[in-house]
Amino acid sequence: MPDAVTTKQKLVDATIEVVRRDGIAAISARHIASEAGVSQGSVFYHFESVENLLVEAATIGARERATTWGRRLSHVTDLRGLVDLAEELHHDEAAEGNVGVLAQFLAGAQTHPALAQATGRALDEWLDVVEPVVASLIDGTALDGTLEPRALAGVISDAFIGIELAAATRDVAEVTERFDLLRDLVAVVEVVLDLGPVATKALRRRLGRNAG
Amino acid sequence: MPDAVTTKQKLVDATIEVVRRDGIAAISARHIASEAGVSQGSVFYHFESVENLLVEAATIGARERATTWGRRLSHVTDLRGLVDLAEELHHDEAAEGNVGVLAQFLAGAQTHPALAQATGRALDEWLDVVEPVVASLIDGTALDGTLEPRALAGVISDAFIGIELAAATRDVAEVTERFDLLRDLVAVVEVVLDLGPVATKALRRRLGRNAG
DNA sequence: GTCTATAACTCGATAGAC
DNA sequence: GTCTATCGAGTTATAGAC
Repeated sequence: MPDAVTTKQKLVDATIEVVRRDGIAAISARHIASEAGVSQGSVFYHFESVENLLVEAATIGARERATTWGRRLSHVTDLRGLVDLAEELHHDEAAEGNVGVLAQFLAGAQTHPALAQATGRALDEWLDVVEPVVASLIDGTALDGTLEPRALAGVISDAFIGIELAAATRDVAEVTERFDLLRDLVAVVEVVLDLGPVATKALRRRLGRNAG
Repeated sequence: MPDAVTTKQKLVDATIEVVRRDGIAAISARHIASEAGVSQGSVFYHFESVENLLVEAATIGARERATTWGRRLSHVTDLRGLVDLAEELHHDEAAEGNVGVLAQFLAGAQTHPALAQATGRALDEWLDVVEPVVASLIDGTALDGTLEPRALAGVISDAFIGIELAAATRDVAEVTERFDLLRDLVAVVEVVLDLGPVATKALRRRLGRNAG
């Protein structure tokens, strides 16, 4: 079945759309089926339960976004550019409601083990995209070998998620203020990146462990 | 009515407990009333709607936590101590499920304006506690006057929220890895804090704006 | 594989007894 | 102020026609 959008695919797409528009609490087989333009019973034929469909949608939706964002991420060449891209993503994705989708899935993950597993795998795929970019940004600098790239990518991603979720409770000026401060913080870190050999040695002594 | 826990109070407490244990999607007048040991009709007598009760619970619950954490926060004397306390809070609150409660409210805030407003006010009260601590940590250092304390407190709080929410999808080792990296990052920033006058001037030039 | 129909249940909110 | 009883709507999941 190469062509024609299958009912199964329609249901996955509709699930993401309903979560985006109405939140995870509004999820029901009827809502999803109505959005997809198919029968309510087809949810249970294809996925056995609403929960399974939700897990499937979380996995596929996150993968699509990691692919889209990954293309733009690969063009980032410095820390400042990373914050700029984060702010762009904030504006684009907030407008489309995608940030809310992740928030909904994370909320579901707090009390729903299967969804937690799926969301965790989705975040890992996102980290696979962020990690090489972060690694390239500290490569050859004073921080090279002192910070684990994957853990650093994890902290950066988590921080972005936190800012995005809390943004739903704030006005535009406050969110702009957050990104402005991140740019200031990046400037502080860049001072360290440009450190000379003597100061670099002092930094690595301070970190007190494997300096590569 | 000074003594005796009122039905209204019981309902607020029970709401937080149900959100904690079962998530915001599981909230219903019946569940809450059952948890509180009162009738389902009393929800509507006291709050008119489940939504209003949820907003009230979000406000009060956050205030209680800001008070508790604020006491411990005031004893923090350096950035490293701030990360250590964050990790302590992670362990204590994760065990009690309080982190999940905030996640649930933030998720509800994405699609529920009234809850967004209440959650935003709750986060502001938390910032009132964090801001003076952050301000005291950069006071007199090279960063003094370069970073807005409230915005910095906001970014730190948001980052913590992001790490906490995502923690629900990760194993213990990965979460520990996040806090370890934060400690490394703090060490990097501390290098800048101890910068001499010449380097401080270069930093302020780089930030390119109001240096106090 | 997709549909309609339906069983068994829970929901918010109200009415009215006490 | 708190209770029980109830209505109408929405929910998951299944049964069975096509």
